[in-house]
Amino acid sequence: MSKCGRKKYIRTNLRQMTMETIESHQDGRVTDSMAEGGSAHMQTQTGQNSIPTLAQASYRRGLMILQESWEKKVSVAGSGTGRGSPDVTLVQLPSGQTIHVQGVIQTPQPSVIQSPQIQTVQVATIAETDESAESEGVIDSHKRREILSRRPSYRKILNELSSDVHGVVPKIEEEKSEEEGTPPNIATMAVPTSIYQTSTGQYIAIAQGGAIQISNPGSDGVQGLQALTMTNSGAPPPGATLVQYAAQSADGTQQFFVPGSQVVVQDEEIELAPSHMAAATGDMPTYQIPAPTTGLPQGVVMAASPGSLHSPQQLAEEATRKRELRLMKNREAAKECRRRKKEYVKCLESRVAVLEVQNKKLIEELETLRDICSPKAD
DNA sequence: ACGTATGTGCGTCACGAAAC
DNA sequence: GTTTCGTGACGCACATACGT
Repeated sequence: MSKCGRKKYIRTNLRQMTMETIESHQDGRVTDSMAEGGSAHMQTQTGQNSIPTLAQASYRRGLMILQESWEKKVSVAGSGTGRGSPDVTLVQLPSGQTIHVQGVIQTPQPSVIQSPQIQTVQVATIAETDESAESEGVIDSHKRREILSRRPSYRKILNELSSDVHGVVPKIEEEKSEEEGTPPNIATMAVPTSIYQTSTGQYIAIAQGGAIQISNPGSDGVQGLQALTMTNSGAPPPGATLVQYAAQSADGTQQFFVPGSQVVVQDEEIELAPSHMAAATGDMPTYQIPAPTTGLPQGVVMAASPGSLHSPQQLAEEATRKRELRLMKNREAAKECRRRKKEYVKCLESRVAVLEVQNKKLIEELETLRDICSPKAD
């Protein structure tokens, strides 16, 4: 089967498979790769599709549905509570792990039996749907994910190390950077004035205002000093940082766009790093500064001059520029898409936990009613 | 210590849907 | 009809767990 045909074949099955995999995992754990369906494992797994409406929709639509239902549930729960602190229920996951679930007792018509009260359950882990509970919800969610993970992730360890050693270093936030309204750029890094030495011996100083000075010890002071000023005005493509490159030896100021994920600042050195290296360091905004002798790195696009583009070479450059722009946008879109997907999976996990609690309570109530209505004659 | 299996995240391509 | 956006799929690199 050709690649294209195979792709189509897989595509037709995968929307269902995604949800099926989430359903069929017996230990209640949903890994990203499974939900992502990014490998051949997906094609071999089978399961019953018990959430057909969600399975047919894209996960984004599913997330909206989930969030709507959650918001309804949360609002009902919130409006009906005039009494003391709500119950906290321990939800037992199929894997044996437990999470804390806040139960809001809602008894407009109390059950005839006393013990199991009908509850509308509010899960603290749904941080996405309740802003007021966001902080503790995020913590709970993270804790739960820690427990559910079979082994600590590389990024998590890095986060813990960063927070333990020096609280100044910003944590690598997996998903929160955008939600909290701080665009990932260098200005958000709490580095007052940092001096780095590159692998080529250059010194790079980052001032508080985001200005970068590059000095080349090999050359004399005047020629080696270059200034980079970074701004994030709306003019460049979204997610890109406009870098003004004012080399004093040059006769003018050049501008180029730097995609947010392409520039690497490391503690020890600033080096040319391929894109996957930047990826390995996490989602932290990173800056990649090429050595002066090298060309522009992949992803850095020279701003097109306002002049005409007629020669074949200029046309080719324009095509390349367009392609780079498209790739950059798609890169950012893919990141955002994955972030949403993770959010969606978290939401599903929480919903499963809550539904299990509800199911258990209903079963208990049913048993109790049975006992009351048909007492054994022994 | 080494090789292998598995999990995870990323960039890119392809393609359908929505926007223009 | 064209462009833009969102997302599934793929391949890759890296980290970690596990068996030898």
